[in-house]
Amino acid sequence: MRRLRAVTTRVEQRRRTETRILTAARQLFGEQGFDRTTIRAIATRAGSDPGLVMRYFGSKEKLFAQAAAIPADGPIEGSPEQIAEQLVAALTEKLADEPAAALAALRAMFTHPEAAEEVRAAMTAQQRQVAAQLSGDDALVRSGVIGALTLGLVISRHLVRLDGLDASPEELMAVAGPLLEKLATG
Amino acid sequence: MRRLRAVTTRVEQRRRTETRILTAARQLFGEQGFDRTTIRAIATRAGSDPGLVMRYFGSKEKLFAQAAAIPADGPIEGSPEQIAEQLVAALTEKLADEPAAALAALRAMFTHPEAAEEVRAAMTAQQRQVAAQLSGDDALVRSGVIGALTLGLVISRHLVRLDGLDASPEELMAVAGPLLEKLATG
DNA sequence: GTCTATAAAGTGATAGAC
DNA sequence: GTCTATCACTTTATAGAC
Repeated sequence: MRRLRAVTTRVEQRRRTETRILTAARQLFGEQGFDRTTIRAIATRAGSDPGLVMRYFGSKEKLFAQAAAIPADGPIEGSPEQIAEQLVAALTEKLADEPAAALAALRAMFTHPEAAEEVRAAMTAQQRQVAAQLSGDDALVRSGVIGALTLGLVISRHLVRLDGLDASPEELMAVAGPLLEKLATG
Repeated sequence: MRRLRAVTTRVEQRRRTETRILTAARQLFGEQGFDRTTIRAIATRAGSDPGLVMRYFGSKEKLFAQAAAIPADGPIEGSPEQIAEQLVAALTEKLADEPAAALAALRAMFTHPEAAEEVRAAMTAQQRQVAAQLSGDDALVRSGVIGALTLGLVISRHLVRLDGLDASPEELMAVAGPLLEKLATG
């Protein structure tokens, strides 16, 4: 009985430490990118130590891969009007929240090849879905511009903190929404 | 006479070496960002050596500041229609060329605070000009979205090489141009 | 004037003490 | 199981040889 309790506690304890490390890693990778984030700094912020970080995650690369895994967007389909609606909903969410894992990948992608691949894969997947349902021979270009606009807005708001983009998601979407509709419906 | 010739040659030689170093630095900073670009690599690409690079430019920071200085855009003014026209012209140029200095600053801005300031200053300057000439109480937001769209397109094309953005500048602007007009004219 | 050799600092990773 | 001490390496920057 006592023994069983002690085991679960130990497992639970380890799980929590791993989570703390992962959270700290996401924050730091998101703030400073891959190269400037040190194992030492992650350990300190997680209230742990460098050796443990290495033991749990194997290497800085593997830790980054777990911390910066981008959650896949839901499927996008339907008429151009429905597509536009879904794009608006997805973008609104990205502007309102600060998806830590995605931000880490986004900041790192400009200097870290694997992060670039991660982001490109996520964007390409969505883009293909959109392009397939749009009509017109410029469907690919239009879906590309949709991706660029989305990327530009998310980066400008969360990473660059550009002037004028600190408005509420509603105010931003009141301006950006019609653009997405125009792009989707041609 | 001989002496004079020798002097100019030496000065000229130094100027050329400096230019070669600066060009190599721009390329490498643009390809890999600030941290992953080493003085050694710059010297090698420039056909020179690390000691000389340091001697000429003082430090890696100072070299970067010179290599990644963003040329200011021309003034933007007039009616909303004229603004839109100028924005389209400026963006067309940014998509057609690969402005090495600006790309270096753009790639580095996500990990290097001073590069971030450089880009932010350039973008804010243009944005203020645009916002001042637009009407409506959402002028600031609209000028912000103009900036985000511009940033997104340039980054997606030159840095991320996103699917669908490898089209000709004309094809891209056929899609993106109307968006800028919509944003400028309300 | 140009380049070689080295110093000083900081990194990821590892081995082994508790 | 957790953490301390250290290794091996790479970087910028400098000092001095040619």
